[in-house]
Amino acid sequence: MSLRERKRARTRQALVDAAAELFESKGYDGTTIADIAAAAEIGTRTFFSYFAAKEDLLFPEAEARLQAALDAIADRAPGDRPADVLLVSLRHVSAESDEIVSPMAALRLDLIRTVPSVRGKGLQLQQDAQLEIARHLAAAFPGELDLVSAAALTGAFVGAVTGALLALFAEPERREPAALHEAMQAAVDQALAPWRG
Amino acid sequence: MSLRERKRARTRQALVDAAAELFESKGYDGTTIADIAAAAEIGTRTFFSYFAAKEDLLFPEAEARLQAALDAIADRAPGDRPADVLLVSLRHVSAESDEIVSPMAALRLDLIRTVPSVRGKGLQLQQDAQLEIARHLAAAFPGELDLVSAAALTGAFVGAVTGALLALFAEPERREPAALHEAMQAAVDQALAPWRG
DNA sequence: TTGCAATTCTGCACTGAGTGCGGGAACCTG
DNA sequence: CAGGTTCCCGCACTCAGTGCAGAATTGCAA
Repeated sequence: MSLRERKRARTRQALVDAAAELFESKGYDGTTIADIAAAAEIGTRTFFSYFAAKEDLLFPEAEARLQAALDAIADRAPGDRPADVLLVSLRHVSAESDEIVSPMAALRLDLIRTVPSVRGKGLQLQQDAQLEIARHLAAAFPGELDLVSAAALTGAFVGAVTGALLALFAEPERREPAALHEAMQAAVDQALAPWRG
Repeated sequence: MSLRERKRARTRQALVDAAAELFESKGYDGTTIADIAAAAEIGTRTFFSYFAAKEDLLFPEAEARLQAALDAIADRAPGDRPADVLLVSLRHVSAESDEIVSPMAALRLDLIRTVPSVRGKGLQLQQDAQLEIARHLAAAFPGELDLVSAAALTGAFVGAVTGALLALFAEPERREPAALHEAMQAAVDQALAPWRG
């Protein structure tokens, strides 16, 4: 890893950290890109060579999360059904995101609920990831799943989990990790029931 | 309906029509709000008292679509299960949008695929509608469905359909409008097949 | 018809996101 | 340390969107 690459990675991280801090203290809309760039000690113009837009600061590890899901598909057990593979995949992704308790995690959840552009970005990343997962799932079960079926299954799965969480967070009550886990389990059962017969 | 309301509705429609035409000819990004306002013969500033943002021009009947879904829930048959109600509800929505072959319909589909901000807006509207549908579904089956379960079920349905369509459009095949419509219908049927037993 | 109040329209000035360009600085290779 | 390559960053710009205040329009009553 060359000096260039190391510096670049460090600057990128500095931007994410600075943004987290500023968003926390001044709010998302109250923080300008100029603020963030200044805090990370780079020029405002240079910011855009690290992130294409302000919202992207909130999803710095999106690719890694997707890759974790794809790896879980690749490492499936011989007898697994498509739905089982998705279950394991989801477990991997959520483990990934729980492990790294970045300052961003809680903040991101909050901003997704309150800032439209952040929510939109998150949903787009989710949908892109879904399609990619569906592609790999279809490839993993040739002859059994075509791309459209795989995408429908993946969409149902992700849609159920997302819907459950959405409803959970719409009510200002019961937001403890226990209720969260329970809701996800119930959502997954709900989503996969038709596929199990 | 007062003169004020009539004029306002006419201006709103003029904005939608002007936007459709301009987006078609100059592209979405190539069209400024000033262009659209000028074409509809209002001041640029006034545009924002009709639509909060440029993307909203593409979804002028979002509320009506949601209402159609909610009506379908209200008009359910006595013996229907929640999944049956959702099936009918989604059919109503797609019927609604097929009937009115507005110039916007095809254009919107295209822009959703190509313009990120439009896609983000569409996904947000979809998610908001999902939650509202889940609320009514839960209310229609008290004691049987709580809000979180209803949201999971709704999310699974919508996710399956959206995923299937996403996969369909991911393949860059050129299709005639008739063939395209048929393919979409097939994909939706395929996505919902597991719930029909 | 006229006068007045309530809306609505709209120009102006402004902030902030994001882009194209070009010169200069930092890095890498030999 | 000289060369080319890559990256940084200031400048000028476009456009979306907002706040404000005055002008225009409409609704209503006398």
